[in-house]
Amino acid sequence: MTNTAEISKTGNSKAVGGLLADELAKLVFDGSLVPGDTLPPETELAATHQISRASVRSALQLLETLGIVARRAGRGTTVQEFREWNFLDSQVSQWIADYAAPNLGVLHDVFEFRVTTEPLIATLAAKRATARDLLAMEEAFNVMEANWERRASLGERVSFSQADIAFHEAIYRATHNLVWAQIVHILRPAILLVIKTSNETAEELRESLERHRRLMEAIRMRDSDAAHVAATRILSQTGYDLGFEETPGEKET
Amino acid sequence: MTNTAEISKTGNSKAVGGLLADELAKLVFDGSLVPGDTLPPETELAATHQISRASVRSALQLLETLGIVARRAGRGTTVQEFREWNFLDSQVSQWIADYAAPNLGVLHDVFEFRVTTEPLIATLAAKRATARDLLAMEEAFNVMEANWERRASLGERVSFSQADIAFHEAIYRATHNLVWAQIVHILRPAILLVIKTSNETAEELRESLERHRRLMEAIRMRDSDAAHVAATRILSQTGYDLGFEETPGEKET
DNA sequence: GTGTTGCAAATGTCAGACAATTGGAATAGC
DNA sequence: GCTATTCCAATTGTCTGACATTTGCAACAC
Repeated sequence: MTNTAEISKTGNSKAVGGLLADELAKLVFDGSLVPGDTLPPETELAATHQISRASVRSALQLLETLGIVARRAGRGTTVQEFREWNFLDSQVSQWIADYAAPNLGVLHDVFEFRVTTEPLIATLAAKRATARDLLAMEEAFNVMEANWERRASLGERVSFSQADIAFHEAIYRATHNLVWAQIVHILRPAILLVIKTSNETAEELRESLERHRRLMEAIRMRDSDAAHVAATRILSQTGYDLGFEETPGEKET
Repeated sequence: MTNTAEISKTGNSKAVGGLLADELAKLVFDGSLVPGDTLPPETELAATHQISRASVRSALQLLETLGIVARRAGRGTTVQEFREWNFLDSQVSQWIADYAAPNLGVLHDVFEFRVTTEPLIATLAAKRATARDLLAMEEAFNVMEANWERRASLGERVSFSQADIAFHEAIYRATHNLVWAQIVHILRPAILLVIKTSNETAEELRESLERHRRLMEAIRMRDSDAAHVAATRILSQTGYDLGFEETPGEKET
């Protein structure tokens, strides 16, 4: 009894089934289980975890829906190949950030995705941003500004990063396109990982703040070209901080 | 090996639970159930469909994982707001294509997404495409070519469209970026809908074929700029066929 | 009028049994 | 000896029935 929820870090689903799903996901994402491996039978999982088989099946069905495992009657439950993982899902994205953090090329691929798309996102946003969108951007920017001065401790940089991603999220949403809105929502944990890593290694956040301000102003002024340039510069610096690009801001005017 | 289940494209999950999930999804996606509506209780669904409550719960859990419904003990199962739908999932994308076909701005938003991204995808592909990637593109192109001449019947255009999307899918995969590969996999049904609609209204498929050939050649020659131009022209024509753009191919050489 | 209690409805969990599927082992046929 | 068939154990899929927990609301006490 007194089985209080001392865990619940990712704390996703309801309760019993969700905890087991989290535990199994951790095993998969940290590499303890690799594609092709077979999980213990449902009856065994139920016995070892002191829960009913129905709850076990609930957890396994979640993992199956997300493409992480495959179940076949008579065969058992096996871990799927990486390409089958439906990792464009917020839950999966969260698990990756939590358990597979600086692993594989995920960090690189997400960053490359941003480099490719965000300048165009900014262009679209400049054409379509409503007053409400500008407000969301400004609020995020203000939080970034407020957390810049207290930049000494690393903990404060987390607040800065939280506001940072809220800023970028507002830009994605300003496109008023369902696909972009969904993508930023789904990739949020992964993007947050990118931003946090970048901001933790960055020597100076003031310049980052200034670049974000320029992007915000460009969108406000409906200057598509300026927005494109500003977004490109932000990503260029991020790439430098991450070690993906050589020159931080070669075309800095 | 790579060939998965050929049948039951829409019929997703195993059996009983999957059928009910499909049926409920249809009600939601065709508008019979709108966000905020409450579904019948599990016991009632079990009774009316002559299946066990366990199977009903299986179906409902799938819909819940996909963000389409929310379940709360004591309150029931309610349809979620549209923005909560995890429609960047192949199953949801399929349901949209099947049941919500020419509805909402989904068609427009997916097309806009392609217009924005595919030129850049083509640029990346031109830089990174391997021999295997080129092979996949060529095979798809050959099928398109084979189905062009027999363009009289509408049924043949379906084969053309199938090959069309396989062609674009190969380009996305040629970026060798996990995010892009996932996105094209997920959006496949929606993109297929866009392509089919476009190809059915297009007067002439021969020109479309020629534009695709140019894109393929540009990628083969690692000519990023030419690939960008070729992709832009394909999408421009598609937009015209869909009625989203005025001028089909003003810079047609 | 306000706060509390109790109840009905619905989902969450449990337990046990049987059905369906799968892969391999044992067996029969040649 | 080799192949084809049959049988069987393991595992997931489904069914049934029961109880636990949560929720919203109505009845009630003050």
